[in-house]
Amino acid sequence: MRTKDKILQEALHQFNTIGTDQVSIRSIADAVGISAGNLAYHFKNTDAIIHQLYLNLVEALDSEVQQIQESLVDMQYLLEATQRTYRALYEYRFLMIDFVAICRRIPAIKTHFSELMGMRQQQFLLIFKYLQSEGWLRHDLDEQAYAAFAEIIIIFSNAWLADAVIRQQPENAEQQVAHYRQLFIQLFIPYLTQEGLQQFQQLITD
Amino acid sequence: MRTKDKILQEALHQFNTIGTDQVSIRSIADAVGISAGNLAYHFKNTDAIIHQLYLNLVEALDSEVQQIQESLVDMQYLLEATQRTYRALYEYRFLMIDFVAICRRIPAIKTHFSELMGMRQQQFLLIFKYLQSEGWLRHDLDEQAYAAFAEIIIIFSNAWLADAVIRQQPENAEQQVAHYRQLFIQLFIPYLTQEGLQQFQQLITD
DNA sequence: TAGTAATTAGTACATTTGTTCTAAAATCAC
DNA sequence: GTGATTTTAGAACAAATGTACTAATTACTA
Repeated sequence: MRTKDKILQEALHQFNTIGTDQVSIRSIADAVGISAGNLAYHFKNTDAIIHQLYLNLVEALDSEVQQIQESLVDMQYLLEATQRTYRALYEYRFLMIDFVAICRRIPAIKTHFSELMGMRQQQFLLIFKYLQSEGWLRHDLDEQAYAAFAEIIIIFSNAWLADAVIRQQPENAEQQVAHYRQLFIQLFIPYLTQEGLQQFQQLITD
Repeated sequence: MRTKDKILQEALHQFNTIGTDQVSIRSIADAVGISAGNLAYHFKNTDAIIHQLYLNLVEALDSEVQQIQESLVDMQYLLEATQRTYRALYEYRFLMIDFVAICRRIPAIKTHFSELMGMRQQQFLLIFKYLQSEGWLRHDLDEQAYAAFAEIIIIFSNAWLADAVIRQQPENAEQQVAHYRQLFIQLFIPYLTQEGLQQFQQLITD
């Protein structure tokens, strides 16, 4: 494995474990078994490492996002995409957990993420429209309600990782992801029609 | 104003503005106009200040919590209590925004908050039961669904302040609080019965 | 193989931070 | 007013961190 990748791997591990503010180029260099000077050759500072890891996450998420844009998704795809997205978020969980501090340190991340969330919100609105046209989402709620719902979904999706640290006992990754994916599903339940509910429950039991 | 209060006031301001990790006893002392040695006399370190501010927030929230425990609340009280609670959270927003980092630094806060959230979850379940008995909340969703809903409410309530920093343009406090209180209300909408919806809309338009 | 570029280790320096200590000054109790 | 207590300023110290620089080593290329 290239030194650069070793650094990224160890940095990701330390960020996830002890938090961004406790990690220094020396702590990473020591763990990898290289000198701090060498690390500085690859990454000028920890901010550069964080930025690279952020780009890695975005790349992982982008593949999902593009598929959604290209074709209108059914509910099954939505659930599967959420599973994959949440796993990726978990892998890079320090980014969501320390996000405000990171945005303060690296404004480029804030700008990019802000735009990304704007796009996702629009995507969810399209998905809602499609699910409504199929008769799976309720028609008795107005557009404003669904706009708010999209916002709520985004807030939840950005927040569950921090919640896991604060409120949950430490469990393994799969359990954590499964728990919050279940809550994500629960967000949709009260918006579903009878027909949508049946479709949903069939998918979940699979 | 006592020096101790001046310190707390300035510390709160700096924490909210630039984040916990950028604040030192010296930055606070300089702003207050006292020596670092004097500040250390009142608070051993920044963690001690954070802990005190956390206790202040908890005290502000406790008055709400106790009222809920003593008497079963109606929907109007729920909305008003949310308004007051969200304002208090906004005042001490750095606590929610940097919560994971703070919990790592001060384990006592994590323990206390974890218990507090457990209590709040139980309270919401009681409130749901009451609202159901009044015919305002839907009966066609099972207990598990409402347990998940309570969890979602808590996650949202802890997350909106970070979301405001990340996604929103900087606005004034009242606008921010109003926006997220609106989203809080939207969380309830799809769970309401026809009757509950009418009650709700009447309250909101007031 | 010779030479060039990439990689690595090690060192040094300025800055910041928490922490501790001392002594002066202010306040309070009697 | 006097003595004790509280409050304050200031200095000093160790530890950690980002940063920059040098020289040695390795890898690559022609």
